[in-house]
Amino acid sequence: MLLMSSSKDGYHHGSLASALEDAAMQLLERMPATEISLREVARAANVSHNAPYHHFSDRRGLLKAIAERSMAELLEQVRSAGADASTPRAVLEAKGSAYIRFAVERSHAFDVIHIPTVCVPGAPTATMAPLIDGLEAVLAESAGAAGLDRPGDDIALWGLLHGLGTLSAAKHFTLDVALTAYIAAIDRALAGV
Amino acid sequence: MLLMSSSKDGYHHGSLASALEDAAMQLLERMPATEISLREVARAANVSHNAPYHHFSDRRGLLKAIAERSMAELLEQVRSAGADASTPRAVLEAKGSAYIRFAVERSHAFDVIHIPTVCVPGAPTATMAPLIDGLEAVLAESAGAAGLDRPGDDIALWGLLHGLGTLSAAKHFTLDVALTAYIAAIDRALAGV
DNA sequence: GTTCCAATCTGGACAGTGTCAACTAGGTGG
DNA sequence: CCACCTAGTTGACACTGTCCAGATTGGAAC
Repeated sequence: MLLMSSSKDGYHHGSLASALEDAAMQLLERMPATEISLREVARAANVSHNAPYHHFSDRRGLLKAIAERSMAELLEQVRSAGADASTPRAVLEAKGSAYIRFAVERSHAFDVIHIPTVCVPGAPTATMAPLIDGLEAVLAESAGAAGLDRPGDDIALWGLLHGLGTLSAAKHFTLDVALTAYIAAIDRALAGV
Repeated sequence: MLLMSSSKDGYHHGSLASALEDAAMQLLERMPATEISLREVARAANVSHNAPYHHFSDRRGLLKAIAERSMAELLEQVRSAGADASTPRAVLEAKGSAYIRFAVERSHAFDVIHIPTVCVPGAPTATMAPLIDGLEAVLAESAGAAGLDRPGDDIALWGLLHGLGTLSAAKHFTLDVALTAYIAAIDRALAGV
């Protein structure tokens, strides 16, 4: 067979795994991950309610996969942000803003990354681990370049971004307020450098 | 009747609502709120699977109630923390540490407060609203007293605590690391004051 | 004290879910 | 050609949230 994944509606789908992930990611735009039903995803992909079990161990398996996808997207957003910035501080502001923005605008995708029953605490997937490391590294590197290089600075930065993003996504304040508070905090932290 | 809520196993329970909340809070110690089943709570309270509907509109109703309880406990922890501290800065450190500690040690209780489908975004319960306001106020007041009184400082503090607590609860780093990073961040923020 | 009511609790029913088991279609290697 | 494996199927089971109709009660009105 020349094209194994192009069959339109044959008995063998060819790439059901990614098709299911696609469908789940689309559902994730409209509802939180905890409410996504495996059968609903299967329906959206036009397969029987049991087909997913040949590609994912169980419901959590699928959620894990879309958590990895979401994390990859977040990392990509943060990585690419600030590419046109001229100073290390502008880069830091841009990357942090991208993090917060992602948390608010893609809140369900952001949340699924941190569901403890999905991404098992302290034992990340082989795919997830480097993504987390990458995110930590990119934040720490930007912070360090801007002068926030004391021990704990990287952790505090991550915490600040994560908290502002989460609280803003929960509508405790608007995205603008969060972004402004972030910039102000950077301002304060760098005042003494 | 002299004691209306002391009936051991009568047909009428007397205070089923709070008994159900008690049971739910207990389950919350061992599993996240999203996995708590209404029937399981009813079973734990020794009533039929339908009894809860006479006290809560639906599953979300019960979750809302335990979210309010959790928030009240968090507020109490933060309020009472630092009572023996001598300087405004020590108070700020104590209250912030209490917030982070609650997020880690009572992670499910902490999480249920912020489930968007439970505590409807922007439209908090009549019971929840003053609790949120109280928490914001107590944090802002402590921050202000310690010298963090510029616009955005209170928001940033809340975000920092929330993020460090959440990430630490998700085992991205330990509680000690989070607390240390928090103290260091306060240190940095107050250096220029 | 009897009667009646509204609140409370019970059981049964229904659709929907996750998951297991058994079955079938279709391509692959011998 | 046949045996086999993978990816899909239907069927079943226990569980869930929620609606409905009935049973039980405590207390209020008379």
